This record gives sequence, structure tokens and C-alpha cells, in this order.
Amino acid sequence: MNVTGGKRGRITIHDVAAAAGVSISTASKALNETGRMSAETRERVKRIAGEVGFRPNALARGLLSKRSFTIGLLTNDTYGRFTLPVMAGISEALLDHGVSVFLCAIEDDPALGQIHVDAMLEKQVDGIIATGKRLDRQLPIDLSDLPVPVVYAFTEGTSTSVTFRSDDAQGARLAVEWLVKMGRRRIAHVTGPESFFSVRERADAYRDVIGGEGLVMFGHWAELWGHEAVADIWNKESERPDAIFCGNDQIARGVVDALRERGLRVPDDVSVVGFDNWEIVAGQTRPPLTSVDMELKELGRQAGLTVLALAEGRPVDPGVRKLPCRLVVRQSCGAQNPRR
Amino acid sequence: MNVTGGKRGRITIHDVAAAAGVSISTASKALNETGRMSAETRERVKRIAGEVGFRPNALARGLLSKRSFTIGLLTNDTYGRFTLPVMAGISEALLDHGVSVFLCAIEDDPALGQIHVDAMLEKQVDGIIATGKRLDRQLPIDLSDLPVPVVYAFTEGTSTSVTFRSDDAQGARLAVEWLVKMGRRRIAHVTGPESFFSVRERADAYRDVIGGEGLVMFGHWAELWGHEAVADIWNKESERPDAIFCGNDQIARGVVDALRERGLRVPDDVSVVGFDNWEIVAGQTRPPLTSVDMELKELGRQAGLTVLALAEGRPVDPGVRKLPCRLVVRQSCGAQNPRR
DNA sequence: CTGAAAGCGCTTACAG
DNA sequence: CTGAAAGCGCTTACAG
Repeated sequence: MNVTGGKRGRITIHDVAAAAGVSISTASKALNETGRMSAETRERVKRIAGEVGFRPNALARGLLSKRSFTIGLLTNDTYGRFTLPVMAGISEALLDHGVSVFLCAIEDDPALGQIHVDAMLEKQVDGIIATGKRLDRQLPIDLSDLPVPVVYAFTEGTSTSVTFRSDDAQGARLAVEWLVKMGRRRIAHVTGPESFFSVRERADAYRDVIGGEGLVMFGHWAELWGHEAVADIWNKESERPDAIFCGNDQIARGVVDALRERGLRVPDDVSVVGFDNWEIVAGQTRPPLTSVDMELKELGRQAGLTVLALAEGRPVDPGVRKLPCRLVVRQSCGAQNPRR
Repeated sequence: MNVTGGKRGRITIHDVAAAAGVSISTASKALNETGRMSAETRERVKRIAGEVGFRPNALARGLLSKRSFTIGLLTNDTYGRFTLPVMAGISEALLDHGVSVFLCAIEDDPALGQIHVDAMLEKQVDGIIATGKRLDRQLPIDLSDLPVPVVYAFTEGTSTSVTFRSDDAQGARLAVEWLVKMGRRRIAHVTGPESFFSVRERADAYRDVIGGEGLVMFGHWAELWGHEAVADIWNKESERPDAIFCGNDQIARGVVDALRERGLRVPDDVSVVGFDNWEIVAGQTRPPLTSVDMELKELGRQAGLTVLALAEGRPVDPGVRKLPCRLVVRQSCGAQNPRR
């Protein structure tokens, strides 16, 4: 015995029409609520279609309508950390419109990207969303001259396109202002590599809020760097911070662990804020991290609705749209509720 | 100014045929390497198709061939921890065959699942792969009577279907045998909830290898539980383990941190092994975790090739296929290389 | 060696 | 109120 696949004799609109004793055109119009016919006929056709389990063939439909109700999501974020929430937002927004999403992970391989783009175009996607893992890098493939609309989300787009990104400056401000509100006065900033645009943007916002140079330490996106930074700071003679704003949650976790290992209490002695609100890290840190959430799902939702608009020919203004971040308060700052 | 989308005047085979001065049939045959014609004609058509940037419409093709070169991946693993590697394997295996993948995250919502399945069937997917986050649970939707082949990966399937899963018993054996080989004699097992099939299977394999009851502690899948378990063990009078085999990497991370906080050295005093080889956890633990990898990418690859076979009508034996796990050695056990 | 015709499953003017 | 016909873009017997 073995399993068999294949699509043996699917039911078509022919079968429905025959069973209902009407022509194919009438059946089509009945099912699509178009044309005019007796309510009785319409109902009968619809009932029979339901009974025989009729499912319209989207390929045939798409051939006529020039719409496949399909879009492609291109990403070079293998890890899925940014792509997954974006994808969830896109999917949620487009499901109501009957649109399905092809996910294409292209790493940083231009050839792989080209293959995926070609495959999607042949499959007549209504549009493409390009997403990545940083705001100042393009995907390794040129999407600027495609026959379908392209929207960028969390990756650098072209000047004539629509690009959605998080407002990192506003997110950083949110974090630092919160620390200030918590009564912290000596706030340090431990972050990722200065080569990242978002790192510079967040650092600038940090300096802006504290109104001075502050203490900015550039490093890399890992827990280890959090440990090293804390060691550096506490091994110096200089005045110690009572709060540390970190460039991402992994660094923040390293910082929190390092502080605890030095016998310092978080948040009592030092408050810590992370960035990304990556549940797996922020939630498992002891104490759980207060962190800036980039609202990637909302970003995905808007990107999805935007490709859809473009695919339907509705006009959309090009440019970069910055979406506000949100501060998610947990225990690492010493307060439970941002509104309190 | 605004961005415009839409598919204005795509090039069809008509255009190619006209430009090459041949009929549509000849153009089609030239491009598909079928039929017979002068080499000169064939070359000319192909060259012109390339020049005008002709891309065959997969919708039209699919209508004829009953193959959409599209499959659906259904998952209830929102977090993507298991789905992402599986997806990567599927995608990699099917790309060569021109197959694209619809990703559908259905949470545990049957209604959402039904909507996605209906959408995929209308779009004439050639098959569906169902994937989840545990081996002993079905997706919240019945896939047993679909007009297309369904393959299960890392989720419970039906008796007549093909199901791919990791061999958790073998994986656990690998881990415990490795600890034994490292000279460890008092190996404990700290794991997840006993209600999970894979937890029981791993625990049984653990007992098997150590040849006795051992010390099995069921809990939950979090770092905190690792801390609690270590506290429990070390607060008792009984003999302390010199190795702990953990049910997943998060527990293992908690265990490692808890041991270090007690002044115990890992791996010198206690060796620790995790399960899942989740890079973000295993790699950031100090020291990095030796962990069991379930080879989910390979699992995805095989699942992908299997739906493809079924879609093409090739016979496949039903049943559960267990794929071997692999031990990834890092520093938490005291050795660098399993072959040494 | 090349092309006219039928048809995949549907929708949409158009005619009756 | 209902249906015959044309057509979306392609492929595939079949005829010449």
C-alpha cells in the first residue's frame, strides 16, 4: 500500500452548472453575485456549489483578471527574528483580501535572489515586499525595475519607492526619557557597531535627551559585549552609571547578568533598558527586561496594505515612513507601568 | 508624484512569436525544447525571447498542466523556532524544481487554518506540508481528506500519511552516551513537562543508557526551571550529579547559570548537554552548550521532496520516518570534538 | 519543418 | 431572466 497524490477530477464550474441545470455563464454570475437572475436560480446554484464542494480555480481566474492574489516576501534575515513578525503582520492584513504570501529566504546570495524573483514573477505575484535585517542595507538584488510594485520594510529601498521602517530615534528617546522619569541621572549607552545607521541614530537620540555627550560605548550585538562593557565601566575610577540603555536585548541581558555577578541589583542599583523586545531574550532575563518594541508586526501590516493598494492601481506617495516604537515595561527599570 | 503598480502590458508568447516571425505553437515548442524544427529557428526564438524579456505565465501553464509548482506550508509554531529551519530545508529542496512555498501561520485557530487551506486549494497548490511544534499534537485542522497530497513534519499526522519526525530517543542516547564517554557517572536529567511525548521518549532513552532509574526531573521549558532544578538538587543531602542532560537549551542555560552562581564550574565540575541546538541560546550560554540538533532542515528537505513525489504521482510508502539527531559539541561538556 | 485549432477553467460583454 | 461566444496565455495533438 502506498499514499497517492495528484488532483483527480476536481470539480469545475461545468459540474456545478450541469447539476443546477443552468449555463456556465449563469453559474459564474450566480456565484459571483454579478449579473441579474431570479433569486431562486442564484440560491440554487450556490447551494449546489456548496454541496458538490466547488472551489473556483484561482489560476483560471487570475489569467482573466491579471491578479493572482499572491504576493512575495523576500528576506535575507535567515534567522527570522525580524522577518517573522513582519510576515505575521502582512499575512494578517492580507488574509482578508484573499492574498497568500510566498516566503523567499535569499540569504545574501544575489543568484538565489534572482531565482526567487524570477519564480515569483512567472507566478504572477501582484507585488513584492522586500524585508531585511537592517535599515541601511539593500537586499543583494535590484528590485527597482520590476513589472510589479515593490514595497520595502525594514531594509533600504530606492528613492522612488515606499519604505517602511521603525523610528529608532523616537524609540531611543522613549527609553532614555523613561529612565530619566525613573529618576536616573547617570545614564550610559552600550550599543552595537557604529557602522549601523540605527546605532548612530539611537546614540544621537540618547545624547539629545540627556543633553550632553554622555557615555556611548560601541561594540557588537552579543551578550558578551554587555559583560565586557560593564567590566570596562566598573573597572574605571570614574563615576558609575545608575542606568544603562542598551542597543539590543542581547547586550542588555549581558549587562544585567554582569551587574548581578558584581553584586549590583537591577533595577535598585542600576536600571537597564533593551531594544527589540525580543521575547525570548527580554522575557528570560532576570529580571525581565524593559525594552523598546519596533512594532514590526504593524510595520508588516502597513507594508502589506500598501503593496495591495499599488497592485490595485491606487496611488501611494513614495518615501520613507517611520513607524513609532513602543516601550514595553518589565522589571529591569523599577516600574511596572509606563502610565503610572 | 506617486508610485504606480499594476502589470502594464506584460510580454506574452504572442509578442515573441511575432518578433521572431513564427507561429505561437512554434514559439512555444522552441522555448520548451519540444517538437522539431530547424536549429536556426529554435535559436532565433530563444534569443528573441531573451531580448524582449519574455517570462512565461505560470498561471496559464498551470491551467493546462494541472501543476501550479506551488506548495503550502502550514504551521502553528508562531515563534518560528521549529518552522524556520524546516522551511529553509523545504525551500532549498524545491527551488531546483521550480516550486515556491506559501507560508501560512495558523496559530491554534481552526477557523484561521480553514481559511488558509481553502485559499491554498483555490490557488491549486500541488501539495501541503503540515508542521508544528510538537510530535504528539495535530494541527487544529483536519487535513485528511484533501484533494492534494499532505505530508507531516514535526507534528502528528494520520495513519495513512507520511510523517517525518526526529528520532528523539536516539538523540537522547547520543547525549547521554557522550556524557558517559566523558567519564561522567552520576548523570541527572532535567526536562520539560511529562505530558510531552518527546519528553517521555528522551527520558526513557536516558534511563536505558544509564541502566537504572537515574534522576529525572520533569518541569517546564524555561530557564527558570533550570535554576529551580539545580537548587532542588544541591539543597538535598544526596549525592550530587557530575553531569546534567537537559530537555532543551533554555533549561540547560538556566542550569549552567545556576551552577556558575553556586561556584561550580562547567564543565569541570558538572557537564551539561542541551537539546534543540537553538543557536541563539546554545551559542550565548557561558560556556556555549553542547546540544542535540534535530536536523530540522534535513527533515524539511525530505518532506519537500516527498510532497513533490506525491504531487507527481510517484508512489510513497506511508508511515512515520524518524530522522537521526546529531550531537553538536561545544564547551559545556569538556571536549571539543566528538570524534576525538 | 511549421502552423491552425482545440482546450485548460473561468469571466464578461453581448445578444436574445 | 438566461445563454452562446470570445478570450486570458499557454501547450499539445494533429494536419499539412
